Amino acid sequence: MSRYPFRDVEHRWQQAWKKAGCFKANHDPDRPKYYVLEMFPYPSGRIHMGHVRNYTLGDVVARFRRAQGYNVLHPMGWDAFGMPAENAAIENQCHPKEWTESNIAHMRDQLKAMGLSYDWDRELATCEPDYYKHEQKIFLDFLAHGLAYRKESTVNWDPVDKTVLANEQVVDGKGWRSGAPVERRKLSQWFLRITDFAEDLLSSLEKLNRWPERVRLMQENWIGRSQGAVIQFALQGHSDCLAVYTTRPDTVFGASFCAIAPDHPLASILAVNNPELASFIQECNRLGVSEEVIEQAEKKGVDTGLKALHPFIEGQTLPLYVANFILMDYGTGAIFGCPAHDQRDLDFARRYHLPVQPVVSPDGHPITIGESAFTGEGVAINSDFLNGLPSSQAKKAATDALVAKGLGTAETVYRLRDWGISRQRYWGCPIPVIHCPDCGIVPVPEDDLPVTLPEGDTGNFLETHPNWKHVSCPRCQGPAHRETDTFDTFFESSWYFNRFAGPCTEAPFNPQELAYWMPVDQYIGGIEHAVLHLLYARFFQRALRRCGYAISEQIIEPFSGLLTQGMVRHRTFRDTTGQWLYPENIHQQGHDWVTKDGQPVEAGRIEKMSKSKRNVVDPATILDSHGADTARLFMLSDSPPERDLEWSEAGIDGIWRYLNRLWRLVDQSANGLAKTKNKKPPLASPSVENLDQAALELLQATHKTIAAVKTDLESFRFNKAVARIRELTNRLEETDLDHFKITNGGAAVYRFSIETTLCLLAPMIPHFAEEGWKRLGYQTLLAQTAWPDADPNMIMDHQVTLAIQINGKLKTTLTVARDLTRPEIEKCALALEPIRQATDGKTIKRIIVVPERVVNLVI
RNA sequence: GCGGACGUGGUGGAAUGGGUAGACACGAGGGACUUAAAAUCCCUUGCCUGAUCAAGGCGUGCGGGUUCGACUCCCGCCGUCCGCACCA
Repeated sequence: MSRYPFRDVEHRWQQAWKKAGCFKANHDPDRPKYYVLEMFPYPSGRIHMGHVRNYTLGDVVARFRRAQGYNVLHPMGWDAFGMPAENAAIENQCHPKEWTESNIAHMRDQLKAMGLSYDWDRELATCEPDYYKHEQKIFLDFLAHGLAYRKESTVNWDPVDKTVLANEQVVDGKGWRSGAPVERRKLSQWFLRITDFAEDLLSSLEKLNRWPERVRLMQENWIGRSQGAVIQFALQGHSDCLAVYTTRPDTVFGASFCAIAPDHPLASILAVNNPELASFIQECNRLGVSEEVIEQAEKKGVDTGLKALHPFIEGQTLPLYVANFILMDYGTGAIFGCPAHDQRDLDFARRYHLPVQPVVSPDGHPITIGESAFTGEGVAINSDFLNGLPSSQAKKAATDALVAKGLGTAETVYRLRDWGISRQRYWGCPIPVIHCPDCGIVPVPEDDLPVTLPEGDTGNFLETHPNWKHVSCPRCQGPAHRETDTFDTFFESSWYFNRFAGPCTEAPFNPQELAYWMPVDQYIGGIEHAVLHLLYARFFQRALRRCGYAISEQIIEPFSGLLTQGMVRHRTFRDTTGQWLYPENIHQQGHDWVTKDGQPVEAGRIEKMSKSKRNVVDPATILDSHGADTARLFMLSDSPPERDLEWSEAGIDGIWRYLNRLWRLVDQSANGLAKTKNKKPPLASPSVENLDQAALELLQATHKTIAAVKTDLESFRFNKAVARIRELTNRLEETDLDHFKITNGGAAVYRFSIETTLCLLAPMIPHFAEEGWKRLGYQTLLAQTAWPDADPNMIMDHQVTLAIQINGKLKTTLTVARDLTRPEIEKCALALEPIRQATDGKTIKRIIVVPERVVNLVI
């Protein structure tokens, strides 16, 4: 029995596509463009299943759109800076560059073996000076436009990776890569002013209607806009006012204290003469920011002795505390406490015996506050001129009154903070500035770019390199030193998609190419970048535009469509001693799992593939044993792309069996049809004249499949597309080719159907489809063949099957002509035997006829 | 705590402008071929009653509701997952 010889086939077609230049993207203003991009990989050394899934999804889109006639750009590159290279370099006594480049070479071969339709001429690696010199220029432009700045601040310090992390990179108080609890440190760091664009980044989200709702929501929450007021509280015996931010100015009459953050400037001033306060502040700084610490920490504070004056109540003073639950970097780092309507304030007030005065009531009647605050909206009470106003109006009235008295302003505040981009690493893009003892911070002159990384043995930090940092100041020529921090690697990935549009030596990107290719029509990658990469990239477009780069309004959003794929998971296994086992030597025996040598295995949960639990399968194994197309089709078959997918050996076997069945079908068809003449060009639908019923039905089924697969692929429902094609395959297998050959037009219909099957599968299993295409006798490449059109007349059924229900319960079905009139349908339905029995002796109260769907008899 | 998503056979999943639930697969069971295995092919497969007939009943997390008709819409629970989290 012949088997699909993937080893021979796959390599041969990869060469043929390359020779024919099938996937080369050329600027052509006369054709509609389609830019499909998958998030480029970090070159860790080998591709993993997540890559296989990601790039298969992208490749199906690219090949499908190409067949539909779009001018497709589908590039690939390498996000090549990062820490693993530094560690590997130390381990292997080599330069990170060597390690990275050899990884790229290996992974490039692996991707090519998958038959992915990339335009490899556009490949780039972010660690090449040719790439990073442009981002050094971009940084200098940001600096010149005030979008990059340096400031001393408390930062998130990852003690394992020994570097600073952005807020986005701290997950549950731990570093996103190392998982180590983050510490707080004061350091002088470079920041990008992403907060300048907070409003635009937020409001533009609603235009991204081809993004998953959930990603937009995550970004919305991350930006975290809130509207409120800043109130200036006068301080007794002090010339300065205390600025306090609140979203509830309507509760100002319930204020019973004020509190500031331990790192508020006023706190350190007051601490000078207050030892108790000084030690409290010290204690606060010692505490980490991890989740546990925050949850367990009690609301504590120290009374500074200072009194704030209530803005509206003459003579009322509020004690000023320094409190551990006030955050310096949100709002103004100071609050007024309204215990009746804020749980934290209430906890604090109970502890320090402060008054609790309700000023909002759900219904306007007096309320009392016990252990929980009333945080909802309602009607203002005990609030002088606000009394009786609903909360929303009270907010406005209070704010207006504050403005009138010169004691406050309406303010919008964002949770988003500026992006800290300094990293204390070696294998990254050097930040192009020079520190001069006399001139201060001096940008590296553009002519001196790129600032390249040193060669040779380096250790892990530019800081400790023997001589790299010593330079003369570009301004005064005196001795100076280079900035030894490098960019956060998210810097590189914030603009690479622009460069793919048209490589360009003089500038980061080519304006004409950018205008043609951008935005990315479909971006595909993991959900883990929902607020990291995807937010930074949106910010970059805006910042680049402000610096005068050719980013038009049309491409200010870099990714117009986004698909976030789910993870690849696998069952976990342990032996009897609890050791994790690799799945490669384990198989199922009935309901049990055993190793190859018969040892019992405990099967655990199905989890995300991870090295620590050993539930990983190396794609290389599958490519070798079953071929690229088997792996590709498996990735598409069962689960919708945005959901998690379980990798299973049984599933792979199932796909492999299907491919071989299809292989035999194509083979038999090719042989069987060899003697019949095909007068039509490929994929031209045969004439319906004089066809027998079987041929007509096959033709109709084929057209229906064409239509359904188009819809499914356009909406990324690949699993459904596969199911539809398998239905057609099943039908073809049941079809008697010998009979079709001798009937009028039968051979042409059969040929059309089998050709169509291959064509529809080509985006998913391109090598297989191409080989089948050749066996059917074509000299042309399927990769260059246009997508077939479904004939609308062929999709319309002349007969329809109606559900016949009694009181909404299905009793039987009825097949009638589509255009049968209602009275005739009713007559037919009532004449049906099961219906006559069920309605015998009963009154039919009502008959509901829904054309082409259902007849419901109410009795 | 706040925000969001989701709950369908043994499993992955189909079907939502309300209209034949379980497409397509995986797994399982039975059979054919074979000395045997692999491969391949055929049959069965939501649950229950019934005899593997005829036929009937029950079924989309649970409880209500709207409707001729609800996996789909509304209300209230329960559960799972994800994001954010002392954000004033």
